[in-house]
Amino acid sequence: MSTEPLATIDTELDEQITDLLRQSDQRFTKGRRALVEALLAGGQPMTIPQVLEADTRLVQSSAYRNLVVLEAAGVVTRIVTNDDFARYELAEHLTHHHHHLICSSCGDVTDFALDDQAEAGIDEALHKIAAATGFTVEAHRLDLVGVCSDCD
Amino acid sequence: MSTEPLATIDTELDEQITDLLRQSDQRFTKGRRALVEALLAGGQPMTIPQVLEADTRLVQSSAYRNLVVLEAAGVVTRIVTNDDFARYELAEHLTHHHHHLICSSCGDVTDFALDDQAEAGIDEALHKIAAATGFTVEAHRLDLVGVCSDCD
DNA sequence: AATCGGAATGAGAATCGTTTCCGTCTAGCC
DNA sequence: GGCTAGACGGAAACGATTCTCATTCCGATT
Repeated sequence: MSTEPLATIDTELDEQITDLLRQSDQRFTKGRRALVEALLAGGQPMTIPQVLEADTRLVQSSAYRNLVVLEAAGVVTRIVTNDDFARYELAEHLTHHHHHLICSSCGDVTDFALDDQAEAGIDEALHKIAAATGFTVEAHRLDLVGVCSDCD
Repeated sequence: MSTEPLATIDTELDEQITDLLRQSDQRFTKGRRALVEALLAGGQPMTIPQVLEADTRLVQSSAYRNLVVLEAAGVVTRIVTNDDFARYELAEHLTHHHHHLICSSCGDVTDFALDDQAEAGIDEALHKIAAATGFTVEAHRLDLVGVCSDCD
């Protein structure tokens, strides 16, 4: 578990992740670092097979286990679509708030962002709902489902 | 596969579903009718175990198979959350456009609707994105993730 | 720098929701 | 009433994910 990384984790990000893990009594080990590097290099939500292929030094069982750890620590987010594989990406607070374009044909997921005004409007509407239902909101998820240009 | 239905499918809905199925060369059989009745009675997205429990005449393998058929025909929608079970509900065009409150603790899903103004705002923002990315939009999905009042 | 303790790892087996198979039954049609 | 394609029920197969456990690594301590 060493040699050339797929992407470079800069000092700030490294500290943030180390910190998040430490809060869950977990270490930022080489295997976990390699996972984050793969996700960083991928630049979009990846399935476990994709992650394993991106860095062949990774072992399947450890990758599954570590992604669970990283998710619990808030380092990565798990995205489930309708296809068979779960996908992971770096958590929003390590990158930026965004949404997903989900292709209903190939299952691929791409990120996109909304302008601030639209985002504020959604937030406002959602808070009203939350208040009315006694639901404690952790996050909102806005996905676009359709057919990507590749599948079209 | 007969006797007392859990809910009544009115004539209009019956025709709509029969029609949708016919477009996929499928029949609206008793087993499929029982599934729709169970979902109708449930009033919110249900897992397969819940559906089977709601109507014990239903058989697991047939339920799975028929839900696939019903989804392909556009009669029901499959919802995947982070818990272990897939959920199904009647398709939006048979009911009305709505969104989901997903409890991250128990996995339960409840429906809610947004006021027209908020909905229009989202639609507009989304169409801009779609146009910019060459993505053919089929639907949008706005979910609230949090903790429901039961789990709180 | 050697040692010790606990956490992380790797390889495989086990789990369990879901899908598929296959023989039987049914509904619709002549 | 028979015929046939499609639907059904029961059980076996599948596959993404999780678990097990022996081994290895890490970091703190002396």
